[in-house]
Amino acid sequence: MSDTEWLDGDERRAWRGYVAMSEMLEARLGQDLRRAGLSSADYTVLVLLSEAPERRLGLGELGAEAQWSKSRVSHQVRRMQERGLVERTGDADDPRRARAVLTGRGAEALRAAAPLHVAGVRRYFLDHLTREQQAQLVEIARSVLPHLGPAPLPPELREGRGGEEA
Amino acid sequence: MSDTEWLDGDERRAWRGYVAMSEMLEARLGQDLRRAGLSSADYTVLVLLSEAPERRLGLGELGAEAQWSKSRVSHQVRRMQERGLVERTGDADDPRRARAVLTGRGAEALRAAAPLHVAGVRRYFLDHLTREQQAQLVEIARSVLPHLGPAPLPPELREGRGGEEA
DNA sequence: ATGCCGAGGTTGACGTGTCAACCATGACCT
DNA sequence: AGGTCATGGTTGACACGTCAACCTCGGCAT
Repeated sequence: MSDTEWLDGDERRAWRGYVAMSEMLEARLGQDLRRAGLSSADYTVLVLLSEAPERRLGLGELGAEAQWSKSRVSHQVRRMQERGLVERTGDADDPRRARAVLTGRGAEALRAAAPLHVAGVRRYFLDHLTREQQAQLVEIARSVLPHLGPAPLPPELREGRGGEEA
Repeated sequence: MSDTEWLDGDERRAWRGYVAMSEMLEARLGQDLRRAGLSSADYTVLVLLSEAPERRLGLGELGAEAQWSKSRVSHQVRRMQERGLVERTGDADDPRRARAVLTGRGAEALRAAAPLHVAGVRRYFLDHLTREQQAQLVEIARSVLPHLGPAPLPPELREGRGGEEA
């Protein structure tokens, strides 16, 4: 708990290094996806839907998993619907609730983009880290995430193991 | 160098953890800045200009330091100019070149926002990491950045020390 | 039944970023 | 001089995300 108003040398290195890395990573991966015709947000939605039971999710749940505002979810789903990547259906029980369903076209787009995206994640990132560094990163995320909001830890990071090698 | 098409358990944990953390961090810090009347991009430009000799920078150099496209730089500087945060001057030598100069209003905005932003960086991030984890992060950034583009490492990360404690 | 409130979503306006096309100037060659 | 090319920047159209205002319906108290 440093008390200065500015970052000292070590903190500064850590912070600027992290920022430079994360901005570049996002830029590269976003580029690749865009070339495949999808935005990062599109990709996220497609993945979440494809992992959901019946490939369908209420807009609320979608927003909760992605940590998005309801407005963002609404716009995103509308745009994807206009492109035929998802469909919308009402909920039988509660007419207020809306749900998004993965379409064939959406599933296809995901199948096409996923291997490229995964390759990018490796090529730009994971391939350059040792297993130990990957474990350190998990610990870092676990340390930081609880202080970033009401969101529960993503399933991958929940409880159990500390940081150990493969 | 794994050869599968998908991420295995450890890789997946590392990647999803990292993504969750970086998205939340950006969201929180962006929120705070926006409440102070600045976007993250505004803040970046103000910092770069304030650190530059004579508080002035050619648009090209600005773009190089921030790793932005020239189009992005152009739009960004125009908008900041319209709000009085920067001014533009031509270059005496080469009429093609344009330069941005920090205005009084810009310097003021930065003075007002910086402590809040720094506090956020600590509160959301650095305070929850040990010095050792900060050092690990620096090493990770140094491992990854060279593979993300033509950009030279930011000055903070250049050569010399490995990862050691404070 | 009436009235209020909260949950779930939508909408419109606006700021930001990307891409592609474009313009102007300097440098170099012949 | 004239042509070609690279450099540095601008512009317009469009996709994305935020905010604030709004709408609709269900639940509940009185």
